[in-house]
Amino acid sequence: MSPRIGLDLRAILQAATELADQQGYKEVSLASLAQKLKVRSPSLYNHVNGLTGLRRALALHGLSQLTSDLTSSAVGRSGDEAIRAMSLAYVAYARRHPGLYEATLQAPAEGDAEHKQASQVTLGLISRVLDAYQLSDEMKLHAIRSFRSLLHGFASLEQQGAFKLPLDLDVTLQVLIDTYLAGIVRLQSMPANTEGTQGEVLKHAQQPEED
Amino acid sequence: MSPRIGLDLRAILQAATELADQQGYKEVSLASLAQKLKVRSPSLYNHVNGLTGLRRALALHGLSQLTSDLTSSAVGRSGDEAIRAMSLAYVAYARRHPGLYEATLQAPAEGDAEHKQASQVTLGLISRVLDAYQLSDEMKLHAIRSFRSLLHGFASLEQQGAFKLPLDLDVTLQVLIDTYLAGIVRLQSMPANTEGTQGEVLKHAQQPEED
DNA sequence: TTGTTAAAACTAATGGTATTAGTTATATTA
DNA sequence: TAATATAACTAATACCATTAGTTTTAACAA
Repeated sequence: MSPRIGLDLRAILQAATELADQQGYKEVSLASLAQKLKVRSPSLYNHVNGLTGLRRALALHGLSQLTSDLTSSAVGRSGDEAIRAMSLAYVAYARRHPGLYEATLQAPAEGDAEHKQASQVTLGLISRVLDAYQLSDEMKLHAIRSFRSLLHGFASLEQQGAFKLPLDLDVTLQVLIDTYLAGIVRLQSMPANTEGTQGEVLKHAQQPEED
Repeated sequence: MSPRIGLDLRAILQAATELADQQGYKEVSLASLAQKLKVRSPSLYNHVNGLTGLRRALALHGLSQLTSDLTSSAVGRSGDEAIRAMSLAYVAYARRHPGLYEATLQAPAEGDAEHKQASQVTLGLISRVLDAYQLSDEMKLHAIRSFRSLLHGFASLEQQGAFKLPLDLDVTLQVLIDTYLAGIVRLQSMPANTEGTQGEVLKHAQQPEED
């Protein structure tokens, strides 16, 4: 019940990943991918739902790898040490897989539960690491958002070549993380916002989404 | 010596800006722009150097507006107050002009001095505001990079709709900035890195680029 | 007023892209 | 060995950017 077995999703994903990481995410088209695979572009539709589906597949693949790297970096560590390790792992991944990292930034389509789920595995990971700091629920969420902003901002600007002077970027990252860690301690003394509108929000969230 | 005066760069830029901010940056094409202007797309080539030139024009326009907003927010303030005001202005601009903000992220083409110059006006602004903190040259550069990472990361994730829970984003931004400000103070006690390789770099930079 | 001219806007054509419909070919299974 | 499901194909359509070459028109000179 199966004709030629030249292609499968695995081979497609590998070729697309190479294309993205070597030529840039924007260079990934069905045409360029088909050429690389020595196949006509309509053939790809048997394995992937068009360009949109290919990009989604790349995003899922990248998220899976990134989550795996982050998890590995955090196991056996806690507190500051875990935060540091995860930060380095995050930036290292973006450097090693620039195209795939860019793919992971694509927001999930409305109603794409699997993609949303994949995005949120990372959030859960960060959340658990932050448990060590005993923050109020609200402050913890701010801390998570801040951590993501930091990492994404740094990785993204670095990838765009926005930092041009030959001053060690790893040192900048260290400074950034140290600053963040020093700031988290400050948050511990801050109570939840009790002014009403936002306070109860976290408990009553409709879906199990994290943020 | 001039034929029809229906179009000029100003009108094109305004239409493209509306398109970018309302429909999204990715929706800006010569075709969609021409349609909006009730003109055939080849006509645009009389005013703009193709799609690439249009995107460059949008980037310059956005950078100019953003710089203007940041400058206004910083005048009459210094230190923490200036940093806070600039942060709010930055995020407010990204919210008000999502498409144009995305356009400003496009890295300048190699050899495009005007575009590079426009990018670096912002850096100079941040640099002057940070003068108040008396950091070593090296630490100041790390502080600038960190500040940009924070702001860009937050604005970018917010724009992508990455923060879904209904917890006030402005509060998150406050936390983020407060954390940063607390961290800068720590940097004041840190000397320049004297281990050799990076120390002298800033003085010997070939070009007057900032970073 | 009228003719010249420079440049804006046009039409036509080319080549690249994604996508759909319908056909061919082949590996598996009965 | 024959039937079948499906991968990969060809052909066609539509949209995009871009270039070449033509038409039109506003401004200036006579």
